[in-house]
Amino acid sequence: MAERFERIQASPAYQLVADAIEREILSGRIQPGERIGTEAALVEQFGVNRSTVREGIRLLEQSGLIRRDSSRRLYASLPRYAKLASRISRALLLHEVTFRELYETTMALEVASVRLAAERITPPQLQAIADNLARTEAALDDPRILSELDTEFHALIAEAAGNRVLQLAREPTSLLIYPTTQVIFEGSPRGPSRLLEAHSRLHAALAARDRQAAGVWMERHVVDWRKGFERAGKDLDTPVERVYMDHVMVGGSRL
Amino acid sequence: MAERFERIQASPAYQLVADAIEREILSGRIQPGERIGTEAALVEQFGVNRSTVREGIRLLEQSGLIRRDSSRRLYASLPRYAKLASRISRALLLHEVTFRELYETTMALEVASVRLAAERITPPQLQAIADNLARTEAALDDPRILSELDTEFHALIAEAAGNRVLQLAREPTSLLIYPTTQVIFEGSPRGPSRLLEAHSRLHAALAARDRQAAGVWMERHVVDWRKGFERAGKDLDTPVERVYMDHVMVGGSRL
DNA sequence: CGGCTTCGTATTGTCGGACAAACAGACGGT
DNA sequence: ACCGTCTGTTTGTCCGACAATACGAAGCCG
Repeated sequence: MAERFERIQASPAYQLVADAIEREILSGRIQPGERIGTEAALVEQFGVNRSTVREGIRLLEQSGLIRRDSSRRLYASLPRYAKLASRISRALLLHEVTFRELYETTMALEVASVRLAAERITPPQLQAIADNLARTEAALDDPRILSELDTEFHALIAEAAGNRVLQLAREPTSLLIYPTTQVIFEGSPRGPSRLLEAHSRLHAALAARDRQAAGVWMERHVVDWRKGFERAGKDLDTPVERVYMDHVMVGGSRL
Repeated sequence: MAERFERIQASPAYQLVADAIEREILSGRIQPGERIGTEAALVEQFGVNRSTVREGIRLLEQSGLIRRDSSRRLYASLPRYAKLASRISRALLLHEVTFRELYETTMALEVASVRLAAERITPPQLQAIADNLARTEAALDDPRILSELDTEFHALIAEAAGNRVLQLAREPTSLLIYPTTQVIFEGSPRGPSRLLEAHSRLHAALAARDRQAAGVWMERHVVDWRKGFERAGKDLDTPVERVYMDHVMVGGSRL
């Protein structure tokens, strides 16, 4: 039988409420920062019960388009990158992506980031990276701190690249892959010093605005991660494990 | 004044309900596909009112962790890539990212994708790309169809790369950037044939499993997009316009 | 005996109303 | 100008109710 009718979808009222409000925001008729009407007002506008309005609001609340300030009042809002990235990380985790997939993606994104950063980095950003480097040098014997500094280092570079799309694209992968350095370093005496050297070289390349060198060193650095990962007895083709995912947030607090 | 106390956050009950369920899913205690208890059961377990439970469920529903099948019953679910990508696109749109940011990111991700695809593409995937190519050739005078085929072409390559992380990373950017080809081609007589040539070359490189050639041609292809964009009188540093965003979905239907 | 229909029950979607807590803004006192 | 108080508003939570729909079991017919 031919497809005579297109599929009819009877969405519940709360969904329609959410869609209507979302449309207002996406189309720009409600500016970010502007207040959404009170529940009572929405009840009147939509002609539905307050419970229904509230359920619709909950749908949007999670998507980041709506935010509550201290007073619990609702404002239209720009979705926060950190929240989005965390959400994507969780999705990748649930889909059981492999470390190989993370590795390949990280390679592409980090190299692209550092090459752009070499062109655009500002003195304060360079200074921030130097600070990170100093702290890294002081924490060579603490894998936990080292792993956090490593994450920060790459985030700083991404920021210096001056590209928010690239920044958002790399963040979820970064959240999943960098925590593993902690485990890698716990059984690798030479690992920390190799990390420090790579970071130093990257900093130098950035300071010299040497796009080419920055890219090459980043590539080596990421390859080094893979080698360390394999040396730690892990297989690239195993799915990301939940164990590492301390930092994946749920409702503002750690999982 | 020093930060003496850490910020105290009193989350509403519906938020706690949502967090609790989310934790169950993320930790694996509830498997994807498994049913979430009925509202009545959750009311009993959490000791809160049904309205509260429902609001909590709405929070999760939007995040894709929970899905309703035809019967409206709730199942734990893996977040859909398409939905996530669409959501990210919308966020980028609201943040008014520039075409330059999209361009740079696309360059990195598409080149990486095609290089991997050259190694891993399977005969059926190659065939799908050949089909796309044939349809492209038949639609050279219709910018609208051409733009859709272009989007599909690159999605096929990303799929052939066999990397879900990379695939998800490029999807949001792709959703924003490829629709512009329609506008570009409307004033560019030679554009469509250039697109076809690039796609043909890419297909040939993939068929030959030539990683290097595939990367080079993709790079040229993306640069070509930029040139066309500028030739159409547009500035790379302008924010993405909502006008192009027909395909950004809200609640299952187009915006 | 198997397939189909029918009917009762379970579950969700929506509604109405109610109340406590927290907040914003106005008011008045010092 | 600063401080505390008061009041109306807004949100969070609860209770109860009912219609629509889906599911599952019982019954019917071939």
